[in-house]
Amino acid sequence: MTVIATVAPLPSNPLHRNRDAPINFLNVAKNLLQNSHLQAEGLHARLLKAGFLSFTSICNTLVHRYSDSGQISHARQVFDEIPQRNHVSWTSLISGNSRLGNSEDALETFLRMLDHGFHPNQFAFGSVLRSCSVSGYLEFGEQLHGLIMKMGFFCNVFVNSGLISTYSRNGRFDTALEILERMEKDVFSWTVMIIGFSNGRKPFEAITTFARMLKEGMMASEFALTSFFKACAYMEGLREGSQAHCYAIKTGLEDVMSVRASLIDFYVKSGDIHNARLIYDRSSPYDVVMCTAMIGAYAHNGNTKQAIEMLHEMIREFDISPNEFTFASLISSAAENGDVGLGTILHAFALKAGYSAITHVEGALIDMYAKGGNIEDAFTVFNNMETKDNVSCSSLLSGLSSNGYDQEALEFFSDLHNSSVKPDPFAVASAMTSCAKLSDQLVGKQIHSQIIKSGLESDTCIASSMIDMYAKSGTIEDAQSVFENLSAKDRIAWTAIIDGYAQHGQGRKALELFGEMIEAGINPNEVTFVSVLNACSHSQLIEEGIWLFGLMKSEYRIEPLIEHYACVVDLLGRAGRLEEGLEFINAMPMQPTTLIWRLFLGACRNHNNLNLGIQASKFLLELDPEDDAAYVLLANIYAFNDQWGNALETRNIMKLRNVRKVPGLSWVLVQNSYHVFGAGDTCHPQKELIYKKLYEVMSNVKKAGYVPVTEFALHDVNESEKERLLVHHSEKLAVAFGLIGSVEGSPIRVFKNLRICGDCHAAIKLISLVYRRTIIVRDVSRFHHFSEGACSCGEYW
DNA sequence: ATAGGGTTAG
Repeated sequence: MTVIATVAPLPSNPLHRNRDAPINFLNVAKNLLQNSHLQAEGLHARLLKAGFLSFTSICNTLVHRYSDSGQISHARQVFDEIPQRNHVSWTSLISGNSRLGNSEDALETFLRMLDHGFHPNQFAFGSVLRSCSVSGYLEFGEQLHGLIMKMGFFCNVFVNSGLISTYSRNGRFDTALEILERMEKDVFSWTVMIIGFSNGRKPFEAITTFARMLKEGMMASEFALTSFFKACAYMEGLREGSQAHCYAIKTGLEDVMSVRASLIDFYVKSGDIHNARLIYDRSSPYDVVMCTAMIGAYAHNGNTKQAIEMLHEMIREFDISPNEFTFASLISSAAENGDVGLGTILHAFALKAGYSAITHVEGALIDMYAKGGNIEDAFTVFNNMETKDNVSCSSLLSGLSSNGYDQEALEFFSDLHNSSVKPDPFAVASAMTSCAKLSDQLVGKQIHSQIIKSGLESDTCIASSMIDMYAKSGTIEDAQSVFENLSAKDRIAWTAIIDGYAQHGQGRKALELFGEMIEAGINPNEVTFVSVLNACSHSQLIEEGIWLFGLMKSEYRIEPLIEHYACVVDLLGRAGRLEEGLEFINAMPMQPTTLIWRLFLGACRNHNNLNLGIQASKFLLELDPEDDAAYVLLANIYAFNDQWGNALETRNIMKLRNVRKVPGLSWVLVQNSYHVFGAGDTCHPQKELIYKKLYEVMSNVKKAGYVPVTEFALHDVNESEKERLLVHHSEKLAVAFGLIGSVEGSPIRVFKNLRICGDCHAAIKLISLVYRRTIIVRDVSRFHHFSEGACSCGEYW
């Protein structure tokens, strides 16, 4: 509703041209507003001078102009001085705030408008919904939804699109889709849904929706296409993306720069850097966006060198300056390579160019420093951030974890709840991984309950981290139930559960699941094969393992990595096929690493092969003279063979080189806290009770047939002293305390930082029989489930 | 339009 008013012209009115013709001054003023090249301030001054600010519609347009140029406080001032505000005035201010990202002000203005008795129209709803969408005010959005239904806007395409955006951006895809299904659909509403799916990491749904849109005879816009390519990039959908590329060429949309930039991104992420480069080469003259897209392509394709070369070319030859996107890309590339040197240079460059305080750049810097092991500098960047966001927090979380500060990571995570940054799925998954690494099921369960409350159970990343946490902390049943409840099981979830069973020594079950995974059409990757091969080696499935090792290359075209060779060495080594293992090592297409020799040496120790053990330790110490396992295992082999002189000499060399043995420690979970023990430990406040229990236990198992395996007391002392040393091993102390502190019949969970000792293994089997308890010991390489006098490992470890 | 983070193994 436009107010048409004719007023007497002011004598000095510069707009006044013809006294005779009736002039619609308002239209003239509006024309001026729309076509003028004047800044908003200039216009404001002229309109004020000409006396036009008493007209509501003129003021409304001025509000619009001010907010368009980002001067929201001026817009607000004009709005405040409008003598007679109408609903357009309110809507202009709401949409201004919304477009400038002042979501809270937009919401607040909307509420004030209602208080003043104005009914929102489709534009007011559209604007305020956009704010709800981007700022996560889902609950407010739901209330608006109610109001919209009540006011009869449920058929309005514009308003419905806003609702779809609000719901899909905040994880409520089902509701968003329901609205779309019910409404009269136009290109815009389809596109909003596609964008929602694409940004919400639901690529399949995005692609299906796109196909449906075309089927209904709509033409895709450049916005629908860019989102489509984003979805294809995420799922490496080379086929779907290429088809849409043809569509883009046919419709001429390929000429649109935004489409090209997203095409480059899609081809790169699908592994086709060649096509990406072709599109780039046809895009001259270049701008910063195109160059950055291509730099990002190289940066995330492991080709940092080429990315840096392009940066030079862009600056020197095209005279284009990098922007914050360019820096973020390059710094994250340095992060992927753990190249703190390059990262630091880029940091300095970004600082000089004035981009180092941009949130994305800071996020990349934190990740770069943390991944490179420089957690202090990561913290410096983090602490200097003006506004810390989700990404910087989760970068820091995963950085703490990868540097071994898992306890600190969990404290940081818990502090987040009292801060303005709410943990998102990335942060939650990271924290869960810290729990997994610490085998801390107590904190893991607490976070699990938060996950249930926030409805994030079906997030595949979170679910995978939970499967891992439950498996690593000893309850494979819980891992299984998380896995079963997951509707969309991806490769990582399958791999996590397979690995869980592998660690628990249930190799057959792991292979069964591997078969189901293949049947479900999920392709294994190199990680899956590490887990599958581990499952074989822990469960004496030697021929199966060797067969799978071959299958990896022949069927799945995965070139075995050193990790896979290590699995086979372990497989043969555990089986005692040491000669064969050594042949296998010598036939490897790459140089054996410390990992390979350490595994082989461990096998020599287990199967008591002195000669091969000496050889293996020689190779291992050549590669790493500080490898404590090399000395300890060799000394143990000597000791086991009664070569006490050599054993002593090995230990002396170790001492001389200042290499320290990692002390063996065992933890036991008693009444919701972890209690730690070393060998012969007397630090526990209940030590008298614990030792009394320990001696009682040992005397009872002796009656049941336990004979101390004194070969495992690797010191040159007499038999009774050896027995005394064995009794005080940390895992026995932990089990004794577990028996005191837990409810009769409940399982006892022990964790050890080294491999379980053979004598303790024998003793705990009988403890499980005599005391009718399930005892679960997780050592450094796997789980042992003791029950009824037997262990799940079947003596095969 | 181009940008920063998370999940499985070792």
